[in-house]
Amino acid sequence: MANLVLVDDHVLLRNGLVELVKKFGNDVLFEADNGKDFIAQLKPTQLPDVVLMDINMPEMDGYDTCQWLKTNYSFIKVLALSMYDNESSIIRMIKCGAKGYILKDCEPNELRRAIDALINKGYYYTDMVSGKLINAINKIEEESSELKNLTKLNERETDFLKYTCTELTYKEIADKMYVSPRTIDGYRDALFEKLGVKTRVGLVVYAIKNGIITLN
Amino acid sequence: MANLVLVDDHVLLRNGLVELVKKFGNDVLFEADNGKDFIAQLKPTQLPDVVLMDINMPEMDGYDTCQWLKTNYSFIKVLALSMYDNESSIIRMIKCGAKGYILKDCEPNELRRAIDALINKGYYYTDMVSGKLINAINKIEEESSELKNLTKLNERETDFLKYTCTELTYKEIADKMYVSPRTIDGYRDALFEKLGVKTRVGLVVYAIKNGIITLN
DNA sequence: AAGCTATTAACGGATAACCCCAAGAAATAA
DNA sequence: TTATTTCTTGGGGTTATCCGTTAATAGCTT
Repeated sequence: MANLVLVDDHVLLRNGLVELVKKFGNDVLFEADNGKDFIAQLKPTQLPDVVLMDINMPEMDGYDTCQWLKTNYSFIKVLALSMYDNESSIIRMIKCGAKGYILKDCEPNELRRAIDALINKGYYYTDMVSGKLINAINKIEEESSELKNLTKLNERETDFLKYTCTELTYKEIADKMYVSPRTIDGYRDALFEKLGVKTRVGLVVYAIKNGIITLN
Repeated sequence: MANLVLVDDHVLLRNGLVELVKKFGNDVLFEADNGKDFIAQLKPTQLPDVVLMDINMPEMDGYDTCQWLKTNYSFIKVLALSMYDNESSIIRMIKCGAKGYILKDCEPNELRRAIDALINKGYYYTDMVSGKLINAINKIEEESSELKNLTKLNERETDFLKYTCTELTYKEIADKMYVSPRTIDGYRDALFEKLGVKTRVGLVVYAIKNGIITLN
């Protein structure tokens, strides 16, 4: 039916998906561990119709890879595969050009439907995704804090966010990052604003949901 | 080679695993979404050799299901499948009778080796697992806070832990739980002790790693 | 050069989080 | 019954977090 590529660092799941989509009648051109690996393996002479793409991956994540595809091979359709259905991930992935977004704990039949839809209609949006989109639009209307939400965090902020998920105090984090505690106040407040949270706990939950930190 | 059962609420992964283990030459008797579903489907006339069991599941988790198997069908071997390699999960699962513990992002070959080992040797412990065990033993020697770590949290504590992962203050949590803020202090300190953490952030990270809260 | 923006940094204060000590009540074990 | 553990609540105090306001420095734009 269709030529697929699977990009996911989660090998067991990826392997399982391969078997599954083959059973649906698709061909799998190759598999990749992450975005970099994917780009390295991609041959311009044999391009896939659809790429099943994980979001949180090491080296190069789903957002960047999707963006790269949008720029270089805009006709290749990306089906985003995510653990979570949080609004900002969905919006961001769609902005990066994904044509569909499904959860990793969905039913196999939904995966099948999604792939079929991408091939035939060019997109696959569930009610869940549409709902989040409508939600986000409303937010944009009234103040657009959600746009900042999509802003990629800079390196200092990402570093800070990682420390935030530890039991270090902000003062200790300041020492580790070689800046004043006041600066840390600034990083924190900037992230509160960007991510739409109000407390350190909010930052931690955001960081985990969005794969900023690896839970190991 | 062996008769298997897969228990995991993560349908896509589970389906993939089914294909994979079949390719290894095993038979899959049935699949289940969680512990309750598993027990309901289990037929005493046709018991599996090995059960591939997820840990964090709704309704009835891997710990309880493994414990139940240990009590009722101690000859059935459990291979624990987990997202994380945190010490307390490994120890607790082994105390519940699991004969092996592998990560969900391992290579398919390791899954194969693990199943083979369970059938032939009766167990499969990687260096990672052994390492954590040795680590834990040392801790037990010197004060045994790790034992309390394995203590199952009571309902109030679990409820509290869920609220802890929100942006509510402790005072607000007290209101929601209809207890005094002092009681909340008590819950918090008890969990600090049991889980071996020192701050609210520590609680949040623990809760997420151990599937106390669902990240959705 | 004047203006803009990002980064780092500071003061002061309000609230929340953390922690020690203690004690009554209720459930459980001896 | 008595003893022990568990759950609940309190007083009082230290540290950490959160927040409004302000500003120096450096790089970039017009």
